[in-house]
Amino acid sequence: MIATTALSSSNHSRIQVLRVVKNGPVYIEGDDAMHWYAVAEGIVRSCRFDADGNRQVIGLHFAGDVFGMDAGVRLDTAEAVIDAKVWCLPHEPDAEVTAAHFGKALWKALSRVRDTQTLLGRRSADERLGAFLLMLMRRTDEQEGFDIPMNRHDIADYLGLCYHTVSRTMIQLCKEGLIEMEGPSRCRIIGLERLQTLAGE
Amino acid sequence: MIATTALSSSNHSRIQVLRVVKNGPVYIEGDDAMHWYAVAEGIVRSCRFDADGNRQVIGLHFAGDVFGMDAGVRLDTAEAVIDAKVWCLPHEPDAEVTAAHFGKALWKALSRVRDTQTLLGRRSADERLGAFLLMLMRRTDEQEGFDIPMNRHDIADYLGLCYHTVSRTMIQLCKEGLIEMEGPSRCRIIGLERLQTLAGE
DNA sequence: CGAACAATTGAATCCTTTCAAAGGGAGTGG
DNA sequence: CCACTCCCTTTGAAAGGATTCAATTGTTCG
Repeated sequence: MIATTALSSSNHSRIQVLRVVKNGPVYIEGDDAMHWYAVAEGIVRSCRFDADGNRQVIGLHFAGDVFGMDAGVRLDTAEAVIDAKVWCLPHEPDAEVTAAHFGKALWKALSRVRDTQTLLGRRSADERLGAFLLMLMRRTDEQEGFDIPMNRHDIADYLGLCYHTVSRTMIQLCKEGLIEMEGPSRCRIIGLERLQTLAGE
Repeated sequence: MIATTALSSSNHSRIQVLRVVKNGPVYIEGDDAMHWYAVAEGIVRSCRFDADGNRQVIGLHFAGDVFGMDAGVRLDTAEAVIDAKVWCLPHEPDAEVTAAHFGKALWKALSRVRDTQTLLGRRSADERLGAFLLMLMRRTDEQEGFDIPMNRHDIADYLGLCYHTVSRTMIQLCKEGLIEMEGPSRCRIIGLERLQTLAGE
């Protein structure tokens, strides 16, 4: 169950490539923040654990996304949702060159986090799930349906729900003709406009 | 009810000072993003409105906080929670110098937004309110209690609750001896440790 | 096949929201 | 100074929705 992570250096100076198996850690809360990261392939989640051991997924990072922009100590844990390849970006916390280099990445990350927040504020389960599925569809830009590359538990922890509710709501969306499922992880959006309305777009 | 905003230039080049009365707008969703802002005095909220007209406060900005880091078009609306003074920071979206200058501000904003997110993910009303009060206490760093500088409605929209629940939960925290209230807006934390436990710290 | 994990389903409980109404304080005008 | 209004807060009761607990079904993989 522990992930094996293979490290290999690329031809770019100081940029390393890290391969992380499904559910394996990229870094762990409390670690020294040696690098920032960018997703090359796969999906990475950032999460925190509260006193009761409940996990909260505070971010999902897809190919192209930069994550782990901590200074000093890691405030969250990053794990691969599916097998992933990430770039390790060296950074000197106070160097202006770093800020210049990553300013845009920071800005993008900020935008994404704010969108995530919109998912969580006084919204019902179907609204959250609708917005989530739309986001997934767009991130994977497949036309003929798309895979949901994580289990119900992951989705629940991301949307602030319990996984039973995710399951029930998913089925409800099917019954209402908004989506179609082929197995638990293959999804196709039927009623795009209605789903967008539901998600508040 | 419309805010009057007085503009005056400071002795710093290109930095302007904006005064905004309580509930007055700093900028509005859809505006061109001409500046970034920093709070000099007072409190500013960033919010979005969904199709039903429900407001969601996605951020509270206190003295020293930078906000409004949009590029292009405003994706949210910023309003003064109480009378506020803000600095208008010019920025050129793609200039590296800007990124270097504001990289740290972006990073701080990112940290704050992630903390806000932690408030919202599958947490009960008392946990959210507990964390909120602790945050307020720290931001105002008064020892002998502190003012809650916004009404129940603002708090509710920030915590993703309805204002009735905020009211009820506040009273419940009093009954449990975690806090003391003098009127609706003056608060003192009695059981700091228990409140921290409740808030998941 | 058995084991472990993931997803679904059912029933009961708990919490928050919703709807409705009553207090309470600040400010205005007579 | 009092009556009145407005807004914010509190309170009550009912309804709705998500969670919790418990159990079943389905899948994957040794």
